[in-house]
Amino acid sequence: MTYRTKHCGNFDVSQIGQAAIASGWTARRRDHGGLVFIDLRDRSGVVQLVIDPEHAPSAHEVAQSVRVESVLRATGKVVARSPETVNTQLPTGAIEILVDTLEELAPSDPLPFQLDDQGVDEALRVRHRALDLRRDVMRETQYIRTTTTRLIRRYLEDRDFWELETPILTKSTPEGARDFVVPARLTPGSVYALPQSPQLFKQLFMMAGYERYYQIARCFRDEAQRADRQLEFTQLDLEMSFVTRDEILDLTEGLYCEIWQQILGVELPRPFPRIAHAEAMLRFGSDKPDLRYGLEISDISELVRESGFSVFASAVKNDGVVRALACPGAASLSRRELDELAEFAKEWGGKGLAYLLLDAAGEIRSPIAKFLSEQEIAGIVAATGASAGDAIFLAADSAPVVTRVLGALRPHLASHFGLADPSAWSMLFVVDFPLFDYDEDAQRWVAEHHMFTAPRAEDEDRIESDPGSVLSEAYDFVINGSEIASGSLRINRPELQERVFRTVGFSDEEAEDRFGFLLRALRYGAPPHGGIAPGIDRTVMLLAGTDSIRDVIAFPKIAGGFDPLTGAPSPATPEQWRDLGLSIKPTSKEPKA
RNA sequence: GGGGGCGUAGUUCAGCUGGUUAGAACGCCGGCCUGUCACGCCGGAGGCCGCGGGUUCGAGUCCCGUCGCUCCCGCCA
Repeated sequence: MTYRTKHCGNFDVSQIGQAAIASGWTARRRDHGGLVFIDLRDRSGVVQLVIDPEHAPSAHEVAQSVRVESVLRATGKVVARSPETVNTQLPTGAIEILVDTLEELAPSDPLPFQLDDQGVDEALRVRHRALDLRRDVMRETQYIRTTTTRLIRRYLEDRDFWELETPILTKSTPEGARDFVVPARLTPGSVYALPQSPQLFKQLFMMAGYERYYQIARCFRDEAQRADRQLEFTQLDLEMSFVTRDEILDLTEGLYCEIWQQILGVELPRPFPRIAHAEAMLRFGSDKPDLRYGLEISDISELVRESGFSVFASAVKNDGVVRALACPGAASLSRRELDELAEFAKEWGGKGLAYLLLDAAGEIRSPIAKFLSEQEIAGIVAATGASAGDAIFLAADSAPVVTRVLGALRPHLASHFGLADPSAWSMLFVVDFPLFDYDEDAQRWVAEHHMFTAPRAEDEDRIESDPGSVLSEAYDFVINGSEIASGSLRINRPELQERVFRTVGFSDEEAEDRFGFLLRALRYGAPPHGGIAPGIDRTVMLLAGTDSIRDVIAFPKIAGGFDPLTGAPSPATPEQWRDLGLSIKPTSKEPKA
């Protein structure tokens, strides 16, 4: 007994006349009363079974009653289809299997949803995920996923990386995302934390002298989910010793070129652009700009310093800025659409959004034109590179507000006007991030990337005197306006690490308590090292062309961190509460009065 | 934590300014059909209109609350 001589999608004209055995799922059944056709599917594809009542009466009996998605085993032989019945849409469409025997290995109940239905509720899809994953698009996505991780392993193994593991039960970290915690039964009242990333462990591997480490690592963050964020997600975590920033970026670039070439057949132009953080913020209002379209921001503060338009002039006088971007074709926007854009700007913290429309003749139409001199208008048009039919949008405020408003406006306009070429790829590295960021709420400095990131050597002496001016050895990898990876060179000397801890407000005692294990390791000779961690889920999203992370994760959570498949999370049993030494039993959700 | 959208048959949706018995497509069940490939044709079953309250002579439709899904802001070093 054997289940198959070939997988369904692999039958072809070379086997015509040969005996065939195929097993798989009933994708479709077409019953003509006499002949019955069954499209039999496995992960390789589909092949048509023909069941002829005169040729195989007992198989025909079975075929008449099988429901879609039932599992079948068919024996017979491969036959050529007559020319008029060849299906050119199907890879196996030149042949079919003339069935001798047909066995229903496992019948299927009527389905909760059709596999070709579009837009089925996600809770229902996840609840029946084994069915949902049978859909072609889901199988193709998971195949992209396994191909991606295979290419990653091959690429890194070829470069002498070691794939090593790090703990899942680890220590809670004081900054960053909220930790998932696991009560420690053997130490009542204490918790393990699930790792937000293997960051410190991979640094310890470097201090151990292992030189090159990687891991396809699961990471956990107990924060709100988004279209591109899950409670648990997967990163390619890698770290290298005696390495420079550009060596890490080159390695990353090479890996992504390989993945894009192998999976999409796309040759990405190298090198990927490397843009300083400050420049990215100025030109694109974002630390993850999408370069598939222009809409570049220009600073026109000096042009309007003495302007008759007081909104602009006073913004500049108050140490603010005026910046503008030109949007091709936007002169056709209606008054109402322009008002909506002003509303959009307000949602992002702006006071409004001024505009100049250049009609087809190149004449300016704008409610603010009468306040501006011809020279100012000409200067603005020149600075933004606007031409006939374009609209120029201008924002005046403090630099952070203007950056935020125009940074949000840019992708908004690109999306509205379809400016991004759907077949184009924008890969770039943003480098020279600030080391610290001032947290207004907490009234203290916090690490922009994380506390283990090295400052640039030339900025090191300003850590205490002027933290805000210190640039770091951190970098991001950005594809199509989406942050795909973050990384940095790390601190490798304990006294420097202690200075950074002090700057973000840790006493030496706190630092020792939280990160004593790191400082301990640093004291015995840590090599210069650094790494990067690309998100696997987001990478597969781009490769598969989906906007939802749930489409690339086989078993995702939905709203509220709920898993409709297993019903997790589920209430702890009384025995579990007792084992944990917890006397108070919290309820998962208080009914509101 | 906050805001927007959605919630009607197994599924995806329609149902207008409140008004008889809530519809369509696909699926399901029964029948017919020997070259289909989204097979076709005929017939049928299937609904707490998410849930609770309110307004009204009358609510799928309007109001309030609530629950669920989804997108966004906060958050995510």
